[in-house]
Amino acid sequence: MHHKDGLIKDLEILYSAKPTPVRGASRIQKELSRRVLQTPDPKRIHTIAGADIAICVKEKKLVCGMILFSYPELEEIERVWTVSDEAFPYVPGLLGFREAPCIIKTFGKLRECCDMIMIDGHGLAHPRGFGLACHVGVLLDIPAMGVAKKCLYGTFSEPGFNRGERTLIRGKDGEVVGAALRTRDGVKPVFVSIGNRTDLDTSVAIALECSRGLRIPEPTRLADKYVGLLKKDVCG
DNA sequence: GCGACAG
DNA sequence: ATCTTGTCGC
Repeated sequence: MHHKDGLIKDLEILYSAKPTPVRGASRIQKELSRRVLQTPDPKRIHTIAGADIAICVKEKKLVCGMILFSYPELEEIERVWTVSDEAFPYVPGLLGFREAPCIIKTFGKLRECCDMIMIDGHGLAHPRGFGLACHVGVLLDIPAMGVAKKCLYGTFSEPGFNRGERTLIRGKDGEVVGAALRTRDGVKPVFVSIGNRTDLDTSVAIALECSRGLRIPEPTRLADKYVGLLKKDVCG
């Protein structure tokens, strides 16, 4: 229903239509990393969605919540959610295989598409250049960016004390893979990287614009709060 | 071989 | 991610 299932269909080949084995997943990531588009669309962004997931350990369920906001006002437009069976274990570096399917399913419930989706995790700042934000962005073929609370891959120097200051995160070959961004004076930085159809400067500007007083940008912060409530309702 | 390791 | 009370500070 959402204007592009082409890529997802192609990917069923890579996913083999069967549960993706942990080994083999890395190869798929390297393969798909080439599909990450690092150029933003010319038109301005008017809406942004934030997504997050909560886990029901005993029930083995993943609860995904997504909230769509106007941008830059950040007024809520709608919120949707879904519950999925846990189909892939948590393995550092393979988070996309665990969470992207749930986020994609939830995205399908939005009545309105979004100009950007902010993901709780990394995009290009990943060992194989294909973090969760890229996984979601590429499969849905929409603009996506990652905002993580901890660095997973690459090296960076501590950004300056003031809100807005940033430093680049560089990969093994010195390539820029993301940015460490101070969203509040003196508070730990967040790690921003490209998911798809955007560039680093744009992503950093959006992360900063969405960080109103708190360290975590509103889209993912509120989505996190949302799934926290959903979890209590859905599980024990 | 050793340490690191998003959510 | 999740398990959890109080507590330091603006």
